[in-house]
Amino acid sequence: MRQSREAKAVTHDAIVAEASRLFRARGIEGTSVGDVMRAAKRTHGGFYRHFDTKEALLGTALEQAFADMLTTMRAGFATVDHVDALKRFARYYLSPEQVANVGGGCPVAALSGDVSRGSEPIRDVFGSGARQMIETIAKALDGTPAERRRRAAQAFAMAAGALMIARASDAKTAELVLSAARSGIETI
Amino acid sequence: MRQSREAKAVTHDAIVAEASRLFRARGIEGTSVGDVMRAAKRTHGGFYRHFDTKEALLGTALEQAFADMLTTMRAGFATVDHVDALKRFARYYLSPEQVANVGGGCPVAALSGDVSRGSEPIRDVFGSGARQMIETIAKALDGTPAERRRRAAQAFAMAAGALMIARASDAKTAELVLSAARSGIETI
DNA sequence: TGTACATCAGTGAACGCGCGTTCACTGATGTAC
DNA sequence: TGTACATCAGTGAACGCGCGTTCACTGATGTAC
Repeated sequence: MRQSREAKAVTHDAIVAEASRLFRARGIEGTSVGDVMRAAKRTHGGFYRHFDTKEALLGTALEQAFADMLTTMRAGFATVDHVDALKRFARYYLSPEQVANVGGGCPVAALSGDVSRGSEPIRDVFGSGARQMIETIAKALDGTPAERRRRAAQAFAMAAGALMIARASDAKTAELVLSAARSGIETI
Repeated sequence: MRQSREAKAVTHDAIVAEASRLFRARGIEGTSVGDVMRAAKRTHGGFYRHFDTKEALLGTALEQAFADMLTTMRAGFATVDHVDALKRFARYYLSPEQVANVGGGCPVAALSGDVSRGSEPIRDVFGSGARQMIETIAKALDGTPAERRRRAAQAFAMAAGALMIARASDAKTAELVLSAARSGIETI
């Protein structure tokens, strides 16, 4: 039966939240529309009252994942002075919790491979999100705007690279890379 | 009809070479057994005279991709002194050619996302390959073995992270990250 | 070295399965008067 | 404010399609004697 506008919005948010988590945890092709609707406790066919295609869902879910990540990062940097910012970022971003929590973690580390093979609109969403993450780190640093942005991009690239390598490797290699990156980011 | 042992070996190598390229270019789930056999100019069903499963092919193709990458890197470092090694690595690894050539490039940058969701044997192959890449960079640096390895891991994480972010982003964000990483790696 | 035959690389069609998407249907919601 | 009806959120089955894998078959290769 027909649902109210409010009920539809609740369903919509549930679909996006579950998709955002599942795409990161299992990859884009590893997540089916049926998986998302099951996780959102709705039936498969109803999906198309909310999105025209799986690709449209991906765009919205990716935006949501970046928005969540940015909120967390801004909160983490709120009370940190410039000197400790990169250390704090490295400790948080490369913590064992982040390594384990793919579905709730950084969309860049979870989805850059999948997105690089995706459409231009999706890469635009990703690029915009990645850039905002870099700008958020940059704001916590000191120096000229250009220099802060450069250092933030370097720290972010090392952090995301280390997290991705660690997740795809055996435990010993993962620890080598994570530990090196934790100390390397501090000195950027 | 039955083929000779030599002919079978030629087929085998063609399957592995095409798989190695296609997995990197289109991802693991984005590459079907049929795609690989078509690229190797054989028919679909013959695949199972060479590998028991697609997963077994993935393991061998990943080993091949790492072996090719390591050969290229060792050749590149052969005539470089310690001071220039990281600069040379950054210029090569983050060149526009590498960014564009996913299928023939670094398996870490192309497949870490896919592999992180894969089986343990596959992650072991990946971790071993990544570690050998780090050791190859480390050999070109100076300092104590532990310090060289640490710096190599930092440089590699920043390079791989930057390449992955660049490939998944719009052109402007890609250039920001690549340019920052090129200069950042030199000073590690 | 020659012969008889078992082996097996490669072919091409078929298998069951899960995918993204469509569809007819139900009945509560929202709107026009 | 009340009523009649059009709208549409959600259901659940069905669609065509591509997937990984299996299979019967062909005939050249490899082996046993």
